Amino acid sequence: MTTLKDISRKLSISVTTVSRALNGYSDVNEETRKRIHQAAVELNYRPNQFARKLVTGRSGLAAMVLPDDFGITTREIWFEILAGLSVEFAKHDIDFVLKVSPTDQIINTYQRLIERNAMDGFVIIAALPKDERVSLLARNDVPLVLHGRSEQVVECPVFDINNYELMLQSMQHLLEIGHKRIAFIGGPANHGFMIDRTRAYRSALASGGIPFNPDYIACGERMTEELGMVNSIRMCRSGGEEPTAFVCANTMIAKGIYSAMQVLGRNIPEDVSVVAHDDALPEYRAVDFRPALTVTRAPLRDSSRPLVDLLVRRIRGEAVESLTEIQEAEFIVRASTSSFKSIA
Amino acid sequence: MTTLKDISRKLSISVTTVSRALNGYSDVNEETRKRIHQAAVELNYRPNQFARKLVTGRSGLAAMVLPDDFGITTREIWFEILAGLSVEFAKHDIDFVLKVSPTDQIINTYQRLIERNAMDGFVIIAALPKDERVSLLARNDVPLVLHGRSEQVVECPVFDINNYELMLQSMQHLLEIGHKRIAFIGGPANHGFMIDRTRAYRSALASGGIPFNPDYIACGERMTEELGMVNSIRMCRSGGEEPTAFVCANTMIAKGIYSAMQVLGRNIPEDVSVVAHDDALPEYRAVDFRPALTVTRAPLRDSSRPLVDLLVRRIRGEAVESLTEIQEAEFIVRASTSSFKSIA
DNA sequence: TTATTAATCCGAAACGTTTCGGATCGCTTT
DNA sequence: AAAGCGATCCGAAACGTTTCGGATTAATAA
Repeated sequence: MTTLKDISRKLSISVTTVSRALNGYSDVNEETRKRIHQAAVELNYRPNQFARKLVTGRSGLAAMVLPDDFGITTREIWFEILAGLSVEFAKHDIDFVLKVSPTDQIINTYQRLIERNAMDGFVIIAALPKDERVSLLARNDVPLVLHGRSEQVVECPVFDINNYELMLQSMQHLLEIGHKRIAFIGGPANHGFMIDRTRAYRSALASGGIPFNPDYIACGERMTEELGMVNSIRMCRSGGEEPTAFVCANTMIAKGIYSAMQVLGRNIPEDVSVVAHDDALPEYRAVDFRPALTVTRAPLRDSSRPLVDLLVRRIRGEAVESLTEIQEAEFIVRASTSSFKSIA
Repeated sequence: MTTLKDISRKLSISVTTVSRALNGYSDVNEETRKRIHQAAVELNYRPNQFARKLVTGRSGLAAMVLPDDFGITTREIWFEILAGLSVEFAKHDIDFVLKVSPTDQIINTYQRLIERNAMDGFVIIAALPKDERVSLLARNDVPLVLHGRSEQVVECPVFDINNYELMLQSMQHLLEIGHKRIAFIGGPANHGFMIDRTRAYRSALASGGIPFNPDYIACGERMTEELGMVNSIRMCRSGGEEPTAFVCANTMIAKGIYSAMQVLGRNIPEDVSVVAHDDALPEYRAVDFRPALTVTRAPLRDSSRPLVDLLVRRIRGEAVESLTEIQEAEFIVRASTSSFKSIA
């Protein structure tokens, strides 16, 4: 392994100057900088992260800790997120460490990691409005980035999609084509994205002059096919007036509804319209649904880059005020929604 | 952050002795060791991994790099493996870093990681008989552990299940209950586990006096439901004699066969028997199949511990000869296999 | 008695990097 | 001629740990 000292010896230049040259300081002559750079590539020099960490306090390590029961979502989705983060961090020469912890030990795990002081930063997916992890990290002044807005007044970078707006778009579309009995099947009610979407759902109903019917809204801890299936069946069987349209928090729920409607002998979109939010997971391609699924689309993969960028900038010490990024979803009408008049 | 020096100062004992006490050296008095340990917990001491790395060369980091197209298997399974490794490494105070790399860049990624010299070791899942990753790491004397045996003569620890034996068990069971036309649907033919199982398949046929029929064996790059579905349908439709039993390399393939048989109007186990190897993934519980699936069972989760243990021992410098562990699968007969006479 | 040994302890160097606080030198200003 | 300045460079200390090579003491063996 070649060190600064090797370059220093080879060029008869002090270690200090070599270090400063490689780190882009201004007090080294342009010509010697060139020589140093060249020697560095010749000798295949790689800075020793650990020596560096010892003096700078940076480790080149970022982590995510996730519950061993997978929280709100599935293995596939976690994997999608992990993979995205791993490649994005790599672009910044940061190694991504994965910690899986028993759900009731999550906070302990964070505590230990903080004490060991080995991570430059953390990413937290699906932050809760009041999130103990967030306050713990913030209290210890550890850089973190959030996916999903948090109500807490902690200074930390945030990436999110515009949940309010995308829900509004879905609703407006359904209202425009004449639907009045619109159901919403979504995830855990305490999560920020559900709060926003529910708010949009109600506000859209209100602006359409339609009273809110609590039977038409269903929340579940896990946003799976099963959730879509059981809730849509329940709603259609409840004896009262059946919904003529469903808005789903993701495409897996929509898949469940498709199965349910088939079982019940309903046709999409003739009998019921379905629209979902689409994270663009390879396994659940909305275009491959039969009929193809109308969605608001915001690929999960697209969130990795902003998340990592934001965290890196926070680690570098940029002011946090500028570090909020909200992405708009794309609204794509396909065959799963049609005018309500067709069954009227 | 408390350091050795803090403990040293507090107890008026040299840093050297504190370090040696904490690291279990024999030349420190039992009583002072006690005092030091106590002070360490009082001050909440955590050794600085980076300082340690600097002098020992160990980093407390282990990595796995995987292809962004997920190779032979699915996201869920990769996640299952990752999660298992993460918790096992944590028990040894090792952080687990995940690298996702474009498939054609895998070797480069390893190369860079080796040069940076930041990882204590690597785990490689589904090693190929001739595996470039393995030879690269071995050549550079980087510790690694293999899941799946490799033909290469590299000195490295290996964990594997006894693929030959488990295939033999499945086959013997089917032969005993009278099956003669037994098909095998498996994974990529170049992988060690497929080579072993194919060998066992043929040897079982031979010992039953049944000629090998190449139409009854199917290999696919990805061991998914789809693979089971299309191949079982193909085999049943080929015009010749249909297989009366299927052996599957995993439960997903079996799931595909179940669907196929339903489509074709065949009943399990009356018309065809199905047996599979079961990695015990939560999503594909063999007991929940209808009818419940006969399997050779070896939970994937159970492989994390031996893998990590082996790697840790290799990192610590143990002789490699002792570091091979072969696990036997458990054979569990359920309702998906029945005597062939029932359709005779 | 003296020499050996075992049990404990410790000083100092080393790992590879960054950074503080100058040092040197040639030029420009006064 | 003295002072000041900008452009370059560098020595040495520091980060927290491990480890080599003793040092000290007391007990044991000769």
